[in-house]
Amino acid sequence: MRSQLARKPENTYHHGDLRDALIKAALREAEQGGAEAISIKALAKQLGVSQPAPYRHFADREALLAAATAEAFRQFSAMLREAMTKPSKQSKLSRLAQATLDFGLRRNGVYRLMFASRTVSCAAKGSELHEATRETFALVIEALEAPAVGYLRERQALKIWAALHGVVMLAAQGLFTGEAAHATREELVEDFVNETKAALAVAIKDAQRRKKAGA
Amino acid sequence: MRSQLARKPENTYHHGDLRDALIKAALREAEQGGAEAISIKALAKQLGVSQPAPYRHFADREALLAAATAEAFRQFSAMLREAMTKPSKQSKLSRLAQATLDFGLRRNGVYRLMFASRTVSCAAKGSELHEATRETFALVIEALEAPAVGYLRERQALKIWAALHGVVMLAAQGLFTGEAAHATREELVEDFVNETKAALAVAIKDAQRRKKAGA
DNA sequence: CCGCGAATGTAATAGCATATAACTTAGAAT
DNA sequence: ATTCTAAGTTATATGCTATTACATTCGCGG
Repeated sequence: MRSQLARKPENTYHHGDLRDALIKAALREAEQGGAEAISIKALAKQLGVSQPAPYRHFADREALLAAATAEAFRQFSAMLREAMTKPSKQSKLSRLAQATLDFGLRRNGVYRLMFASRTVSCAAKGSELHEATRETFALVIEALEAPAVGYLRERQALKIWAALHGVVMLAAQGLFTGEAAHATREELVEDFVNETKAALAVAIKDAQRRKKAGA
Repeated sequence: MRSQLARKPENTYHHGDLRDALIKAALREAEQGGAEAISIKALAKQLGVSQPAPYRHFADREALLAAATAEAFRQFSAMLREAMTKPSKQSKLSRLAQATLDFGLRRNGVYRLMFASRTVSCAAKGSELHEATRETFALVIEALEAPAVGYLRERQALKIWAALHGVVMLAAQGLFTGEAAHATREELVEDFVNETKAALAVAIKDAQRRKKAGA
C-alpha cells in the first residue's frame, strides 16, 4: 500500500493502490465542479496510468462516482463527529450545525456530489450510498442529546437536517447577497438550532407529563 | 410561430421556432435525469433537425442549460403564483410551501437543475439566473403577508425557503423512508410554515411595541 | 418583382470522453 | 519452477460537443 495520492512511479507496471487513488483524486476534482468535473480519463492521466486502467476497479463512471460519494460521506461524518466531540461552550447540535455549514460551503462541489447528484437521488434503498446517508443522519439524532420519545426526536432531527441543507444550498447559490444578507448564514443556522432545542424541550416535557398522568 | 414541441415538418428547411422547442425539450429530458440528461445531439434528433443546428441559438451546452433553467424558474414561479392566488382555507404561505414540495418531488430533475446544478451555483451575480432566483424569492416574501419591519420579514423568508429546500432534497434522497417516515413530508412542511408564522407574529408585535415606546 | 443580406439550417470533420477487447506483466500460491 | 490471477497496456469502437464551410429560406428595400 502506497500513498493514495501518488502517481504511479515511472518504470513500474502496477500502480499499487489505484482504486483508492482514483477515489481521492475524484473528490479533489469534485471540490470545485461537482460530479461533472470528474473524468475517468483525466484522473488516469493525473495518476500516471493508462486511460482504461480505472475500469479494472470500477465498472463504469457511475460506479466511481458512487464510491467517491460514499467516501465523501465518510469524511463528512468524521468531520461532524470531530466537531461534536471537541470540547466547547456550545452545544453539540450547534457545533454539528456550524460544521455542516462549513463543509457545505468550503467543499461545495463535494457537498453537491453527496446531496444533489443524480447518483444519490437515484440510489436504491439499501445501497451503500443510502446507508451512508442514514449513518450521517444518525449523527444528527445523536447531536440532539435527547431521549427517544416516540418519534419526536427523529422528527426534530429531520427538520434541522433539512433546514441546514437549505441554508447551504441557498448560500452556495448566492441568495445571501443583497438585502437578505443582513442575516448571516451563521445566524440563520443558530436560529434553527435554537428552535430545534426549544421544540424538543417542549415536546419531551409534554410527553413525560402525559405519561405521568396516564400512569 | 409553431408549437414548441413540434418536430420540424418534413421537407422544410427551417424549423420555425427551434430555440423555444429546444428549451422545452431540454426541460422534458431534465424531468427525470436532471442536467446530465440533457444532450444537444439527442434534442436535435428529437426535433428533427441536424445535430449542429442548436448551436445557431446557443453558444454551447452551458448556454442552453442556463436558458432552460431560466424557463424552469418561470414555470416554477407561475405555479407558485397560481397556488397562492387560488381561493383556499389555507394561508398563502402554506399553499406556497406545499406547492414547492409538490414541484420539487414531481419534477425533481428540473428542481435539481434549478437549485443544485453547477450552472446555477456558479451563476454570476446579476445574471439572468441570479435574477430569476431573486424573483422567486420575492414570491416567498409576498406569501408571508407581513409588513416590512426592518429585515425581519426577509429573514423569515430566507428561513422558510431554506427549510423547504431541505425537505425536498431529503425527500428526493429517500430519507423519509424507514422510521423517520412517521413524519410525512407534508407534516414537516406545515411545521415549518407554522413556526414561520409564529416567529413573524412575535417579531412584528415586538417591533411595533418598541416603536410605540420610542415615539 | 427582384435581388441581396441576414438568419437559419446542413454536411463534414476535429477533438475528447466512455467503454470494450485482446494482449502483457508482475506477484502469489502451490 | 510453473501456473494462475490481478492489474495494467495498446488499439479501437462509439457517442457527444463544437467548429468550419456551405446551402437554403425569409424578409425587406429598390
